[in-house]
Amino acid sequence: MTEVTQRIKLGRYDFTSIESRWQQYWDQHRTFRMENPSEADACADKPKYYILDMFPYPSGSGLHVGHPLGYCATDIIARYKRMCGYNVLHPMGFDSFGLPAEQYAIQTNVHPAVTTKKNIDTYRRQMKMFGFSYDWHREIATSDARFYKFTQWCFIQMAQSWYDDQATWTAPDGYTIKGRARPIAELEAALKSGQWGVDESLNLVRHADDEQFCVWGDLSEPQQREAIDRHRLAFIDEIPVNWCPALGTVLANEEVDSEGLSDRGSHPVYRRPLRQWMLRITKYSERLIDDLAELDWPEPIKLMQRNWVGRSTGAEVVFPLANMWNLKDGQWSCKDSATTIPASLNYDNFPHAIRVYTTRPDTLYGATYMVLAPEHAMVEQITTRAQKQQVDNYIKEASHRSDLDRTADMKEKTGVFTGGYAINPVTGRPIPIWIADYVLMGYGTGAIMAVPGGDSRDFEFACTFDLPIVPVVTPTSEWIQQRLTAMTARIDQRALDGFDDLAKEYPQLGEEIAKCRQRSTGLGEKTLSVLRDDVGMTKLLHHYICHPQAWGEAFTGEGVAVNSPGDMDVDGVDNPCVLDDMPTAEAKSAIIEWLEARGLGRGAVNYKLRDWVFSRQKYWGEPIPVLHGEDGEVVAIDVDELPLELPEMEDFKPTPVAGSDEQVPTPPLGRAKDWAKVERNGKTYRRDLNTMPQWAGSCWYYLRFIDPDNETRICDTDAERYWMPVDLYVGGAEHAVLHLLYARFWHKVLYDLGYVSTREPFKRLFNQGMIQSFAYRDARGLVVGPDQVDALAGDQFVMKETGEKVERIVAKMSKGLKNVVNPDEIISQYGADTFRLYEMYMGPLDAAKPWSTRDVPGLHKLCQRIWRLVVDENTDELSPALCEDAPSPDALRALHKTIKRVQADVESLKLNTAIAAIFDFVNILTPLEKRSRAVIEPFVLVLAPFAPHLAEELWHRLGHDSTLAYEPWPSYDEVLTQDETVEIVVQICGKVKSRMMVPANLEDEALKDAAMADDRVARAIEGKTIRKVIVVKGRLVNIVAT
RNA sequence: GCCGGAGUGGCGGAAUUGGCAGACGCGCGGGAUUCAAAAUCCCGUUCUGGCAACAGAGUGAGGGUUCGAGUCCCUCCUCCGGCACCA
Repeated sequence: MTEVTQRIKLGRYDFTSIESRWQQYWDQHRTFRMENPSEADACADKPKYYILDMFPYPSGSGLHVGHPLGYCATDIIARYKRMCGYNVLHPMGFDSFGLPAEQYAIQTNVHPAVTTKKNIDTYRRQMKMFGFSYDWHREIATSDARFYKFTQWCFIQMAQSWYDDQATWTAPDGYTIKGRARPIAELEAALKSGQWGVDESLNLVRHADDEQFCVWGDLSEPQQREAIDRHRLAFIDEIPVNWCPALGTVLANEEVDSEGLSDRGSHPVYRRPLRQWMLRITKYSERLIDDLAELDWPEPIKLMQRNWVGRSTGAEVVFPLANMWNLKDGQWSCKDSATTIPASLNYDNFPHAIRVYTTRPDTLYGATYMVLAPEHAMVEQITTRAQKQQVDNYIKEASHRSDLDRTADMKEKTGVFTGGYAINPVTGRPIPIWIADYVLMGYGTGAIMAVPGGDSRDFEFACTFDLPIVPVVTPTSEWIQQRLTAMTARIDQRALDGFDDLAKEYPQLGEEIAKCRQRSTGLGEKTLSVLRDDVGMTKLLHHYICHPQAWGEAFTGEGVAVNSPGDMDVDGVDNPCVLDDMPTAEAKSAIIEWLEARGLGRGAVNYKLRDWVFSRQKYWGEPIPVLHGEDGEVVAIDVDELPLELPEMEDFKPTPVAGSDEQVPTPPLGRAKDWAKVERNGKTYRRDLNTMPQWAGSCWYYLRFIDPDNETRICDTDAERYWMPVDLYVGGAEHAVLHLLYARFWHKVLYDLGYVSTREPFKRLFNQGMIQSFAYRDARGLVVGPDQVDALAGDQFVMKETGEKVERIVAKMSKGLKNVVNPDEIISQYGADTFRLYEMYMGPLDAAKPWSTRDVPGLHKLCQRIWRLVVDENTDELSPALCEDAPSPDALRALHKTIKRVQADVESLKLNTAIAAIFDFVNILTPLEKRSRAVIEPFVLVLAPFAPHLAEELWHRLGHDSTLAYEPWPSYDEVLTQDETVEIVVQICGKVKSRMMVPANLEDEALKDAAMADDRVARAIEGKTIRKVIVVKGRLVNIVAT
């Protein structure tokens, strides 16, 4: 080996030793330990910044390169904020309860606690390898009893509270809120004292003079218990779930295939109601929507949450059953003498009737049939003997289909006539009642009034089953225009038929239609244009109203009411509600008023959001801390008894139930007989055998990070007040709705009960994109992994074995495709700093983008070039180019521009362009013969958040004794970021014709004159008239000349 | 199906939010250095035509608004995320 190569080795960028040295330094010096304000070392007067990652589920395969994307970003922000003088809370933990660990345990018979611990150790080791500045003293795991003690505590809070939607209260910050979770004891007291009571159906009645008021003391003990229990935020209800008897368990939707069979073992799965713990998230619908306004979240995510909660306004309407009721002169009389009819009928008490919710009460006259969900409680009562067999078959079939499946499959609507009829309350006419699976039990009342003339799903259904279609809203002419275009495009022969009667009045159209029939083509755009005048439009509108089927689609927008009741007969209805010629909004309020006056309905607000099914029949989760008495009593265990630990078990399998879909599952905890049986005050109780869903721990973990060792409270009050809310929360967009909505809900409950000080947990949210990976597709469309493919020059790819050409595509990383990239390999080859820089440089943080190992060396080169800016590779000493002289104006300008760009980009999380700015700086500095310390030192600080190991090492070599983690972020001088001259583009009619350098501050007039004086411009406008000159200062001059 | 998002060179992407399309990186081509290679440094690189000056085209497709559109509006196509028991 020659002398030269040895010397090169001496001072090269040795990332391995640099990175391990600085990671050790940070550990030993507790560099990133953050104390709470009450603790000795804390500086409580500094501003705080709480930056949080969505904590990972520690899976068996370890971190893949997708995980650290968000962690790198938050680490950069955390380090940047520390340098800006903030107290930074930047913790990490593990969401360690969950299904995969349990399934792995069932397969291998290794206890999930064992595999979970192993996986967490791997994750922690990998995360430390990246040099993240987490405060590891605050690490938590949701499966740790010290943690889930308080998950259970939260559950008990919800079981012991009720939602008072009448409570209007002022929060400590002066904000007025309607509705509040209150201790259940307050409700109990109000009922016991007689201040409040209940009605016959045990609904709360707040005024003693209400005719429905029942005296509390007159109720039986179970009735009293029921009246209180039904108000709890955590309650038990019967809810349809995917019950698989052969596996003895309830399956997740994703574990059931489209045929209604289980993924594991292909056993039949039934949709069947089961008693489940529920959380009353629906009570918070309004607040979950309203409070989004104050959050700095991506607008699309807010929109998704709003849509998920799905607030709509409309009306609830009663449709009396035709076989039970007569309607004459506006008077309803019941055919069944045994039925007691309330003195004043209203939506709630109308007997023998179907209740529906509609967002379009204005289309009530167009309701020509009704549809019930197959699970609707009234199906049995309504179905006639003749239809029973068909109806039963259909219900059975539907029970195999998931909600998604039922609404997703739009190819063909299915349904069955029940034989029953209801009376449309405005027309007085009987309309048939069907059942169909496109109506879901979970939304509204599980029944709809079908308006095929105004709803696309009802329209398709009516077309399929030949039910009457009555348009009740006149379409807009835009819609007619659009339909005409769409229909010609589709060459719809049925649409042609519908135009025959129009053709009588437009001979030209008639000829054209005949030609189209001959040629089997659609109507030509030109021909249709004869209809697009005012007369034609009127004819077309009329035509749609008479022949909606011909148009292939219903008009579902807002417009002017028609056929309501105008030209319709109204049977038996006294004083029909005339909506004709009213715009939709007006028609809505008119019909609601009419319905309310007659006790047939009322205005209503509805939400798509459903209450949260909270129990799981699984082992690896938080046990639900509740005891069941023999008499049906349900009591939460005492808070002092928490945590209620999971019993040690050897077999976590559920108990299969042979050949029956009737039995109730026995969750794995049912096998822990000793654990499940409990004595309290001489009574025997059984523990609840369910566990909580994985969401539970993630609903509040951000609070635990604040005070992870607190044994008496979820966290210390003062610390909570100091750190909350989370200033920046970063995680995958796949959590856009569920996790974030559930966590917001828990937070609001805790807020109402006074345990937290902010209305919302996460002030700013950022969703990082997914890292994908390359895969390849062969000629048959089969996707193969990179391990089977060779790359040729010029981005050609062939199969290793056959040489067959394949096309490169972007796919999700998956074990099956063998395109998962392991960060350990990348780090050992290039180092953590290179890895961090590469991931941040790949593209915008929120975009999905493919991992390309080929591009990694580019960032490694950047690290080496930065290294050489400071260190002489031959001597391992400081570079001789480094000097103490004042910097050159160019270098100084480059530095100040870089600080400004990086700072702005970091604050807006545009880390890819921040690194581009660093590249630019290095490109400018590299060729300089002298590099002033006054430029290099601030640059090293700018680099520090991105490549912390490299920056620390350079900082150290530049003569500093301690870490740069708390050095102040360098400031820039705005003047030094501006160029003195700028290039201006001169356009003629929007085309660039010339460029010129001018002083940056040149005024508009002078710019214009300069442009006119330009040779090429003068030539281009010669002989033309100048119509207009547009001057954009500092950018361009556009001359419009003809 | 419903809700949300995205389509820009050979590749990843940039574009001050209506003002020079392609910053920066990868790859590729050329040069310097070297006995040679690696590494490093410099130059070039959207496409088409042309030796060149230059001309024309160009941001998924089609249409529109505007002096000016990757950016705004309408229609369509493709891909990605979520759809409540994966997390």
